[in-house]
Amino acid sequence: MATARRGPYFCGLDAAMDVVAGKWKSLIIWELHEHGTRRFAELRRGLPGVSEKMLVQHLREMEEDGLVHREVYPVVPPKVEYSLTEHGATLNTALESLVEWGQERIRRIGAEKVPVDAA
Amino acid sequence: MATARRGPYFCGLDAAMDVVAGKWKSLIIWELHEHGTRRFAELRRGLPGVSEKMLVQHLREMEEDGLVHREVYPVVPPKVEYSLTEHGATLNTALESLVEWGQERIRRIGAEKVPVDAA
DNA sequence: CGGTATCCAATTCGATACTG
DNA sequence: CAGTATCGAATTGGATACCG
Repeated sequence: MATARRGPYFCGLDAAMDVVAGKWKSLIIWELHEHGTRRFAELRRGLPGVSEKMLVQHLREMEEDGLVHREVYPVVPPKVEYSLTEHGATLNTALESLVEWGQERIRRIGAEKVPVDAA
Repeated sequence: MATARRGPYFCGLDAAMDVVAGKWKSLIIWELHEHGTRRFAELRRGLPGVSEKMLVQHLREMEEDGLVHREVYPVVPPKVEYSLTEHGATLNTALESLVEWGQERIRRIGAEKVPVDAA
């Protein structure tokens, strides 16, 4: 499972892109930032179309990259909560201007927005 | 050649990521911003390891996305110059905080930097 | 509920050879 | 110089079934 390279990098942008590359990672950051904390099934519902495999895989990589914290509650039925670490939160901040740029671009090219379920 | 989706998107970040996804795109933006204008062979030298195929493909997509301008000079031998459009320049601006985040992350995880040829 | 495991499809990337 | 064309390898993503 060699998704993230983790270096060597050409420049800062290269390193940052490495960590957010992956079909759903940017959306996961968005979800966790919006909601603070999210259970596995909640994330799944918030990301319409994601498969369990991809969601787990991305979450594991982001955990390994120090962006996401995974809290396991030893109860039955199982309960696991995901949240952004401090480092993940700084990434979210660094992404803000890019989010705005993307919103402007959506207007510019007239792309539709996929409706996201409110949880 | 279906690299860019161009919508529909979940959010601004999704749309922005769509446009910079691709192994070399972020580096191309970086190069063009640093140097203002770049010929094909110069870009190739500035991106050690890129194949001609990928470089052309990424440049064409970025042109189609309105990020890159391609100026062809009808001379022999052929001369083509690439540069950022205004829209591309706004993207570069939006990426600045992400670049800084990435630089900090490189320090944090102690990844080496690939040496880039000075042209 | 929160995952694994497995298999398969789609996409992306790279190497090489060739062209106006 | 600035590309095309082609092929195959590698990576990524998706569907389904099953488990503690």
